[in-house]
Amino acid sequence: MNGDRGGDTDLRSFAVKLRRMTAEYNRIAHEFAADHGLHNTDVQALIMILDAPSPITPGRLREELNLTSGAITACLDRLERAGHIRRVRDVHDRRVVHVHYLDAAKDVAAAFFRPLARSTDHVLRRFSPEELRTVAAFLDAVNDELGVLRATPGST
Amino acid sequence: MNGDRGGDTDLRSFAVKLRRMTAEYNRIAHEFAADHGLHNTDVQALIMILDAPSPITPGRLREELNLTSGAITACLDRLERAGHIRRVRDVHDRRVVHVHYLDAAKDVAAAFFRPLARSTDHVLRRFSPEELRTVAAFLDAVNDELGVLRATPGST
DNA sequence: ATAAGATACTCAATGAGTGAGATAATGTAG
DNA sequence: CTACATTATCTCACTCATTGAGTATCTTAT
Repeated sequence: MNGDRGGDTDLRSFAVKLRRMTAEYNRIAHEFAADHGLHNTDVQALIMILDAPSPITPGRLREELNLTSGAITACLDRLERAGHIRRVRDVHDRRVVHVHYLDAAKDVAAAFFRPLARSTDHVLRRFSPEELRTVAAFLDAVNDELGVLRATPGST
Repeated sequence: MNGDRGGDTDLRSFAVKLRRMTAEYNRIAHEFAADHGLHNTDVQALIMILDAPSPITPGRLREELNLTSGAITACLDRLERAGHIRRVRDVHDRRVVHVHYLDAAKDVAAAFFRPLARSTDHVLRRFSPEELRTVAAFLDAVNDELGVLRATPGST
């Protein structure tokens, strides 16, 4: 309405776009979870487990997913019962558990990500390498900022 | 590994960036919900209610959040009880309900979005108007594709 | 040894979500 | 105007994920 010079590039419109994106993503994840007899949390956990560079621990999962220890144990129980993961005790520190994913988890993740990857691919094709570098820089910047945000105490 | 000419702009890295973004966003939302005595679903619903151009109906919320009618009713009950929204029967079609938000909802939303908006703003400042147009186009494209994805039957 | 701290698990209680069905308003025939 | 189908929301009994306090096991420091 005012201050909109040329494009759809003001703060509000970006916020809406980003919000809409996460909403769509969540909906898809939720739908997928239901289709595969999993729960939201299980899918989230599975993604964290698969994305982690080295086998993750229940404690770290607890932090990442922002759940209580009981919920994590239950979640891992479900995933283990369904054959997606396996718990392995650390050799050196026998208090800690490492979560290893099995083939079933990879299959599920592949099924989840294939359509998403296809969509992403369609989008990427439409942009030049230079434009994509710009977008990549933007996404990195957003991720950095959001990362800072969660570290901040909060404003209440 | 192959075909990576120049930047961090291949399919996989974009998928990871987008995933990480939604994960961060969800974590923040979850944290915020807990701090304010709300639930994930309530926050999601509140955002949908506030983002809707005209008062939304429980039915559309059901579609957007991918929940059952019972869950939506319960969610709206909670939000109404907490003084965030009010249900208003449509005059012409008295079956439908319109969800109006009250000041309390706006306050909560403002508290939620202020830090996010600040973060977004920090990011936006670092890019030129032309770059931002590119990014906006990219986000729109992603949103369109994701929208298509949810309309598709699914692959199971 | 002993104490203190960390990591994961157990379990009773809570309550969000499900899904079939009720309720009520609207549209459409005959 | 009466019957039937449709749409939109709500009700309610049930399921099961999550909470949160407490327990068990292991590590580290004194």
